[in-house]
This record gives sequence, C-alpha cells and structure tokens, in this order.
Amino acid sequence: MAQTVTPPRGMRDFLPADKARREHALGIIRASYAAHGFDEIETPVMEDAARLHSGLGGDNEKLAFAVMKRGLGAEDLAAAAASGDVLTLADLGLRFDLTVPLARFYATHRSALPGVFRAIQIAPVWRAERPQKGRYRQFVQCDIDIIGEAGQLAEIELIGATAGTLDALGLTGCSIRINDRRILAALLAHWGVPEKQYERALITIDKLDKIGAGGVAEELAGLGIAAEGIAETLESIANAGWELLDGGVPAWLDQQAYAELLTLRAALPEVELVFDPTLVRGMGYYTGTIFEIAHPELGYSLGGGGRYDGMIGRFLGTDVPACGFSIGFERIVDLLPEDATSMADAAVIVHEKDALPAELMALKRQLVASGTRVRLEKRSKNLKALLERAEADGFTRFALLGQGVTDAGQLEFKPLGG
RNA sequence: GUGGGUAUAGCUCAGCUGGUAGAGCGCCUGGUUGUGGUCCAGGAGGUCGCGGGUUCAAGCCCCGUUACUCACCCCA
Repeated sequence: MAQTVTPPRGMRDFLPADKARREHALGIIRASYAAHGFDEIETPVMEDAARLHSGLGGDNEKLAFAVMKRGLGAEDLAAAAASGDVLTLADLGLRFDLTVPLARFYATHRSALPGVFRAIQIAPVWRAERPQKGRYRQFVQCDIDIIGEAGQLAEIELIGATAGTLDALGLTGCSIRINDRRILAALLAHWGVPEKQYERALITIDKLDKIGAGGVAEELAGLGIAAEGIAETLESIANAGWELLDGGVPAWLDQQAYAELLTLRAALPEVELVFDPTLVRGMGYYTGTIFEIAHPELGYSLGGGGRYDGMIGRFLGTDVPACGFSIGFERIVDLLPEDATSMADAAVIVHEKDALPAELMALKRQLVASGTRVRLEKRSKNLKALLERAEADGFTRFALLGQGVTDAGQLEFKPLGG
C-alpha cells in the first residue's frame, strides 16, 4: 500500500453526501434558533491562552490544544524547561467550548449589545481527547445563550428553543433532564458535607447510574464523607423524578430552587422534562439550573447547559447573569431520519470524450440560466455506475448528448432512479 | 491516561494445519448492445501497516512498534 493518509486523529473529512446532510441540518437549527429570537454571532477559533485557562472551563481546560508563540528560540525552550511548565511557550489556544469565548465577546462588546442579549453560536470546538464513537477532537456545537436575564425566563426560553429545534429536526424520543446546583448543594449540606468537598462529592454523585447508591456512599466514605443514610437518600430520590417535588417537599430541599423548577415545568408543558435530583454535569461554573438532552438509545448526552451567573464577572469585573444551552451537532446528525433532501431540478449531460468544450458550455450555460443545476459528465464505459453516482449526488435527470445537438431544448432528458 | 479488537489491491473483504497472493466492486482496453442504464473477453494495480525473531520456508507463529477502532475515565 502506498501510505495511509488520514486526517488528524479524531478529526474528519466529509464527503459530498455527508456535507449536504450536515448543512441541511444546520440550516434547520439556524432557522429554528432565529425564530425563537436569537441572533447569530461569530468569534475566532482561538483565544488567549490565559483566558482559556482561567479556571472556568473545568476539566476541559486540560484538553485544550495550545498554540506555541511564534519565533521561539533555544533560550525560550531553556526557560520553559527551567520553569517546568511547557504552557509558558503558548500564548494562544483553540477554544474547547463556545461559552468562554462568548463571555469574552460580551465583555468586549457589551456597550453595543442589548440589555438582554440572546446569542446563537454554531461553530467547531477542539478537545485533545481520545476519540471514540460519538466523540471527536473537532466537533461542532450549536449554542444559544441568554446574557443579562437573571430570572427563570432565560432557562424557559432556552429549553423551549432547544426542544423546538430538536422537534424541527424530526428528532424524536429526546427528553431533557433537569436539576439545580442549589438542590445538590442543599443535599450535600443536609449530609453535613463541608463546602470544600462539594466538587469532589458532586463528581461521585454523578456516577450514581453507574456504580449505584451503595457505590456512591462507599466512594464518599473513602473521601472522608461519611454521613448516615446517604445511600438510602439517594435510593429514594434517584428515580422519584417530579414525584419528589409533587409529593411534599423534602426537608433538605432548597426552597427557592424548588419553586423555580415548578415554574419552569409549568411554562413548558410541551417539553418532555425529567427532574433528576442526581444530575450533576462536570463544568464547575454552573450556579443554578442545569440541564442535559438525553436519548434512550445513547449512553451519552446530546447536549447540555445551565446557568453560569459568576462567569462573565471574571472578564468584566461586574457580575452579569447568564444561561446557555448547547446541542452537540455530531451527536444528533447521525440520529436524524433519512429525509428526502429537497429534490431540486438537477440535470446531467453525458457527452462523448471528444465533444467540443465550447458546445458543451453553450448547452450548460442555457440550462444554468434557466435555474437548473447542471453537471457535465464524460461518458464512461460503465454508464450505469456513472448514473447511479449522479443520482446519489442529488441529480434528477440525464440526457445523452447526440451529434449535432446545439440547443438545450433538443436534449432528451430521462429521469434518474428508474 | 487504562484496557480490548483490527491492519492483505483504489473500496469491501477471503486466504484452512506455515509451502511462491485471491474474489467482488471500481478503473483501463477491445468487442457487443436499436442513441446506448446490457453483456463478453482481456488488462493494470499488492514491500500482506512498520521493525525484529523463530523456521529450510511466515500474510499466517512470537516480541516490539505505529495507525485505526470500540470501551473505561470525562464529556457534546
């Protein structure tokens, strides 16, 4: 074999059929988000390394691709070696999500933006992870965010727009799991967990569906968090869902968060909302509501988001409330039903290899001018393969160019797919 | 970062118990076929991922390595 040529690990090329499918889906998402009142923006694929590593990205920061400074010399390498930190050689990095760039964008352009800003971002992000099914090192996120709205309306609009978009895509069977960081905090407080250990404890609770209530209690005990009844409490709330709230409020529950969740549910009767008091999500920056898109056939989530009121303040100096919801494009695009991609009129002209370019172009020009998509194909031995390929590329009819045909009207078109 | 699987023609894959490399599709050529979506014949194309080892002999066995892939961790 010559040499195996592949794109960089975890990154992909898209053949015409894949690309068309993706663009079709992206068009639907864009239109749906816009219909819900959001405005699209764009930011650079890189940000200052210091900004990406400001502690806001959780574990994702470790997965960021760093970009080396230009013009480094031996002295710089020696200095970096001495400091023991190779990241001193980098001043930029590829973004690992769209939330950190948005916070930076807002801080930069605040004066030009409305008091409540609703943003759409549809763009690739990069993470230096080990790729596997449904996980890539370059992937597209479709984010919507509302900045400047402290009230529950932000969550409601975001979830409504996201659910509406999944619907517009024809994606069925999705549900949205929801919880609130304050409820988790109240739960930990109820168990007497010291605040310092919240983060570690939350990571453990997140594993509930994998290691079970007993496993979580054990692991927490291993961290020095040993409280009475942890396993029992988890057991009782894990599958309770809304019944936990409807059937009388547990003593440990955060009352404010409780009231807000009920408001939210009441405002979104059309959405399949599942209250899961053990939903955690990894990002450290969430401060309130958190949510995730679940699909019964998949072990991973299709998207997620939540409220991150403290984040913009890190860049701006003053806190601005913010909430966002992201759809993982790669994870939904393969689930979409094989739709009939709108069959616009598209014609193939099959010609002999000695056909004159000027005559071919004259024919093509006429058809293009009349609004038809046209492709010229040199006749190959295997006409069947040629026509099947054209059909797969979305062409609807073909004509074999005969001698002396100079006007498009003389072409005898036959439908493809017969 | 931790495990498992795979690696043979452009593509999809056979290749038995070690014995000189195969098919289908695609491609090229010639013919055939009513302006032609058919069929026939022929042809090109392979350091069997890479490097070592065992053996008279390795695509096959052993060791290492790389790539791809699936799963874990974590995530979209």
